[in-house]
Amino acid sequence: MRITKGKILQVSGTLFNEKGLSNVSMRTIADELTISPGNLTYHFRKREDIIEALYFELVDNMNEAIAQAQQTGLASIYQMTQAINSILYTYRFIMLDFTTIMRNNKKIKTHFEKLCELRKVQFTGIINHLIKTGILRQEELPREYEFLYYRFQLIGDYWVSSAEILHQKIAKKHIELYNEIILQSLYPYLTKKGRNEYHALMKSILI
Amino acid sequence: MRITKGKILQVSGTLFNEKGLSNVSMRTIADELTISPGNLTYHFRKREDIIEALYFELVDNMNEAIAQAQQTGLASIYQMTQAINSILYTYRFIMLDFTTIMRNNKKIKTHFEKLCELRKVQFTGIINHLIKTGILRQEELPREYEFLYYRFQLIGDYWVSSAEILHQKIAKKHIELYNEIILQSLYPYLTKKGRNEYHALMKSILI
DNA sequence: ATATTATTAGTACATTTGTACTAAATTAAA
DNA sequence: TTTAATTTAGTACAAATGTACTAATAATAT
Repeated sequence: MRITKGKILQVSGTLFNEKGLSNVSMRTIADELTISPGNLTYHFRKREDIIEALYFELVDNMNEAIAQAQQTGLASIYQMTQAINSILYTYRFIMLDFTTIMRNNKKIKTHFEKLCELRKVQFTGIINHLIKTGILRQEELPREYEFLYYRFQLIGDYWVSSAEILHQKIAKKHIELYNEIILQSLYPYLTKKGRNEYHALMKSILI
Repeated sequence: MRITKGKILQVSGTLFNEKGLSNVSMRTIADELTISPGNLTYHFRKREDIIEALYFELVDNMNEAIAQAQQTGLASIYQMTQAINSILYTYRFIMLDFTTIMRNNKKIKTHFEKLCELRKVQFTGIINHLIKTGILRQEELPREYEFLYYRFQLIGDYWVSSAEILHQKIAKKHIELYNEIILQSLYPYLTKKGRNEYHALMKSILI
């Protein structure tokens, strides 16, 4: 059976997730696929090319998820958080070596920087909308929601790593936990109306 | 001049911070110290021993800082945050490879796990005290302050990495920024009394 | 059927790494 | 001063890694 780029990426991703990025060499991947190293380098000349391809898979999945989640209010935030965290879990090896990858791969780093700018704008838009609709209170401190965003982003980028360390090994069940940890950080900024919506949302999720 | 363990650790730390953990080999360190590799391995038989020693330096510094900061209320939290973040910056190479180190070094991992338990108890104590003294509001959600702690911890463990990625390279000036980002996450849980104390604290810092 | 292209296996090379080992040199002890 | 211990330099080794190269095989096109 002929090997495909897709199959290589799929197996590589699984291996990276299981063993950790640095413990998977080109030979490891070739062995798992029962193909020769020569064959592997024919499809991906460099190991970094595999990592890049998987990173952009992640990004594609993310964009799709964000595009789909077009609800309003808190529900949309919840839905996005959930979708994003699931994807981050799927590509958890990237998140577990996030800092290393960003430091060593300029192509990925450059792309990620632009992504951050976009995300910040999107976040600001949502926040402003929530304020207008009386769900979120006004800012009381300088840069208050800007800093909230930084915390959101930081937790988004690193909850997988944190979970891996805190709970021996990260598992699927942790996604829900961190969904809630992230979502709760919004709660104390909500107005009375917002809190009611929050509680309603929580009830609807439990069902 | 005779080489000392202290000198080796100091130079290793600087190199690790500048070049990143994975880009500093035993030979790099020996070269920088203008000693032979043989001499270096005489003082530290394994590269991992150097990393461990530096980790425990960090821990010692941390414990000392926490022991000293015995104020009350929000001021104590601010003081501790500030001290801890400064130390984390000093040993930033550890934070930049935090996940990798925790995954690969069992000794450090085991120690860190115990440290986490202790920190959580300390945090819970402070929170309860702040509630009693009417500075922090009661919990409104299940596990609300537990989750706040997880966010605190996560940001504490990874703000260095995040700053490194977001701002090309982490610098001393970022410490203040993240002090505030962390401290602000407490703000919306404060009572009226607590918020007054918060504003007073902020004014006193600006001076 | 033949020619061309794509795919595969196998191997080889250069580099790097941690660290073990030996012998010399230096320092401390008697 | 002689002996013992400590420290140093230099080297060597084994393992792993990314990836380039060559020749074979298989697939496709003409």
